[in-house]
Amino acid sequence: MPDVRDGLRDGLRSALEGAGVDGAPAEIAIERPRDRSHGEWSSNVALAAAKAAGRPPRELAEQIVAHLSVQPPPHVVTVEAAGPGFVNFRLAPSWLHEVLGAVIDAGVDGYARSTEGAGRSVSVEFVSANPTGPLHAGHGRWAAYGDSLCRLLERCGYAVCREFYVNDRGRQIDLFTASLEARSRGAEPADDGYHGTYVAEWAAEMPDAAEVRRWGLERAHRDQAETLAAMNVSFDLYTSESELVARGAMGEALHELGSRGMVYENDGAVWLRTGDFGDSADRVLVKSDGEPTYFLPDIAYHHEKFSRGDLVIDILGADHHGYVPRMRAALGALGHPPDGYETLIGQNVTLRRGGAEVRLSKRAGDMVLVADLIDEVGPDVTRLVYLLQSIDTTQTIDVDVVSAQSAENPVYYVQYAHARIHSLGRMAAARDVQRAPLDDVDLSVLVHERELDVLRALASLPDTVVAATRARAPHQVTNWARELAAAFHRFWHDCPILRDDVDQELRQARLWLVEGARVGLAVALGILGVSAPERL
RNA sequence: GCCCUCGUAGCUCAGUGGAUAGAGCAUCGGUCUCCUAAACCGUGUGCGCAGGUUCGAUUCCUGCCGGGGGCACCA
Repeated sequence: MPDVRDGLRDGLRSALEGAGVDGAPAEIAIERPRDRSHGEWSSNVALAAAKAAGRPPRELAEQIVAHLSVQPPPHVVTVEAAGPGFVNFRLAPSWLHEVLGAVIDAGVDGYARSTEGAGRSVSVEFVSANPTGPLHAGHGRWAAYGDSLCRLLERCGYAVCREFYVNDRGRQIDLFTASLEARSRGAEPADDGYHGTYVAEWAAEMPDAAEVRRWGLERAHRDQAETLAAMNVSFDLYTSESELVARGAMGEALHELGSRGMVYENDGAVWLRTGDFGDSADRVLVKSDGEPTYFLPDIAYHHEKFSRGDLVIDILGADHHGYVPRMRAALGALGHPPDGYETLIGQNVTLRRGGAEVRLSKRAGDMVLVADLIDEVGPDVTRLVYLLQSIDTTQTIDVDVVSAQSAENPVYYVQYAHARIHSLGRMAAARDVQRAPLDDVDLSVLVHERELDVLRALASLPDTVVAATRARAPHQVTNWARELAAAFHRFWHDCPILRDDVDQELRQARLWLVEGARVGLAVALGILGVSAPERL
């Protein structure tokens, strides 16, 4: 894929040589200046290399400019030194026409794809909700975030395994089973049981002959899987904790930890020396009553995950972050390298409805389900709303705003751009306007600022995808989609395409620009897992 | 007390080791005989506070203040 920066970099490198600078930095940074009046691209090499060159940055920048001006890199119109020592490049629009060609050539499958993860595998665990009830609005955030992160990783060449851990044994399951059974008898669950209305509903569905525990687990799993499917999220692997224990994986992990001298007994319990590996204290693996804690099978599970990924990622809610040091310690005790395990901690989600916060509590029963949100606003809006913000921020979803068919709702802005593109296609078909082959179309007529802004946005998508992947930040793709939509709406407003007074050449070029925008938007929405409507 | 995280415009949030920090909403005012006005155009005294590193810090480091979360032989 052609990148205009390669030419700029080559030019800067030889200009540095020409200026007699030996210690040129290996990586020459070329960025888009915030202020458009500074040109299309800018480099800080003069600032970075000033020390090695032994002269003031501004002076070095001017020398670089003098050399570059003799034989400018491709597309470059002017080079100038500016500010404290930046080298600014002004480019002819041809560089953007080249971008459009590349977008069209690569298409939705190929554009903004990276090979930086090629040959690497990664296991990503997310959601992993207990099989004791439906997914609440908090789970929805991890579903949307985790799946879109996986899509980003895949677009960058990683082989991804989406994992869901089913914690289907232990005390919570006992309580859930007992609650279900109580409801089926028409009784109230115990105080520490599950009181959600869904428990009663499920109990009413349950056949008399059903084995309550198994039936309940399956019912919860089915409910969760349906919600996830509605959100366009699917997992490659569900791992059942009880099966993991049954097939001996837990015992093997315990044995391995023991053989490494990491385990000891105290007060009748079996402890792991996590304190020696950065945790604040040692942790219990097997309780004094002989029952393993949640921790031990989870260690076995994580141990296994390294066979599926060079990199193992856990996506956790902030309420579980305290768990990270002990897992990290346990994996260290098993000999796994520290940088092979990555935890992404997301802040909580709250919902607001009618101006008041809705509390999320599974046992109290007063909660907002992802399924409810999907019913109210649809799966695409639900998913996009989750991906509007960084997971570092506590998110408050105002259901009234998100469900409103109004301009306050940020989702429609992007959807409308998509709908307009398809609307154009329908109108073109109605008027029997065909798009000529790209090779026969002269893109150089695209010189309107509105046109160029759309192309600039398209040009930035590959960088956005790589940056969002590295930062584990799918919301950056959402921001890009909003930017592209903004550029597209402005273009649409100012640049007619099918109107009779539009020149044929220009119309053809604009049709291809619209196609480029469609490709870019499709790539972004694909990463976000959102399907935009073809009409609103 | 210790750990994690956040603090940017009236509100909800982006953003970056660089040059004059952005968007949406809200406010006020414009734009449909014109490919859908769910759109476009105009309207802004803001990086919690104090140090440090740096040629350059809103960004990195330390401390403080404030919000949220976590510190089990629960999961």
